[in-house]
Amino acid sequence: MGTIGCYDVEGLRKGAWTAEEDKKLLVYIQEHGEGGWRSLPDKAGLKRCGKSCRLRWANYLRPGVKRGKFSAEEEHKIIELHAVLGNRWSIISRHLPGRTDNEIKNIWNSRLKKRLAKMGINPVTHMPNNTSKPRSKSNELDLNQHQAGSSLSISASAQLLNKVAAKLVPSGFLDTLKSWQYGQEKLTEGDESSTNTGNDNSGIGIDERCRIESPGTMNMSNSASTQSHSKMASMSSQILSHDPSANTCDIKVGNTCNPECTMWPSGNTLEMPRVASTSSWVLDEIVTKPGVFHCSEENWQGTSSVSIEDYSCGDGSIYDIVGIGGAYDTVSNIYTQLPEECNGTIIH
DNA sequence: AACTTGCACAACCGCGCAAAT
DNA sequence: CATTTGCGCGGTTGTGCAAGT
Repeated sequence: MGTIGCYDVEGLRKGAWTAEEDKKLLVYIQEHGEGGWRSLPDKAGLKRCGKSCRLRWANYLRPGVKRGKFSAEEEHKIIELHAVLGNRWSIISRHLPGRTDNEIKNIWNSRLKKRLAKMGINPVTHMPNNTSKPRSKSNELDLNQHQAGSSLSISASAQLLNKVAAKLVPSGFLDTLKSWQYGQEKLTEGDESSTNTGNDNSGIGIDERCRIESPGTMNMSNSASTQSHSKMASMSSQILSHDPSANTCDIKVGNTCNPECTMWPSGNTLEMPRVASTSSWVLDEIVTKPGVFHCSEENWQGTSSVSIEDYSCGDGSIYDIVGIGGAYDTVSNIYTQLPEECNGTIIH
């Protein structure tokens, strides 16, 4: 499967690319466009495997690839995004125009990770090292083990999470969430705000901001777990609009339902009432079916617990959940309730 | 000057997913 | 429905260079 052994084929070059090879690849792609990587080397007259060509193009030759030193702002952004997304470099790179996932991964491993460690911050959890508190209340998995992706279920979950995260965290929207995070940090430094209405987001660090709002949602049997996986895989949400000045956004939750499915009315709009609570159950209460809900400053800030949590399923497998406020759990619940014919397609 | 160490960068590699067959 | 193929992702390794000893 895949392209195992791609680099081992006799006669194919490995290692650093020459200027001549770069030119051949560039000229070919300019003429024929990207794609067809497997056959590209032959057509372009390159003695490389297609995979190597794709990598060279994506990380080096592609127009718009920004080269050179990362700015302090970019580095800060990487740290912020890593705290939310973990080692999901491709998603992180979408928030740094011109930077490739490979480049970001490199700078993280070679510089930022060590910098955090020197500052006494665990680069995996983004928590101070002297804090023995686990990252989440249901996190029973050793984080380093998790990082290494040592079990199949975790690897699979990471894949799933990527998909979910990519859809739940569209480019640009993280800025809002990040702003909120900064706000929360400021809050803890003495800048009390009335918008923080009694929730427990008062600590510094991801752990305090990231809570599992309705763990019961994922308390499931083996078969339910499997079902949930597939449902989660098919779920999505979409930011319809985002007004940074007003700090509001409209989120569409749902999929392109089977035309025969009447449970998915189009154009269904639900106005989120102003609520003080942070919990996803609020969304659960309000959003009983897929649709669009409007998040304004108070309720969105109150619910934007951006988190990457490890959920332990009934079957012992552990998978990740990205929670943006209650949106994730809400979406998940919606999918759980949907008839089978409504699953499996993605809105766009 | 020679050697070691650390850093930055580029590329390799294996795996899993989804579309195609 | 099973298998194959193409691709993208993330972890790891290799290499060159600069700074330190």
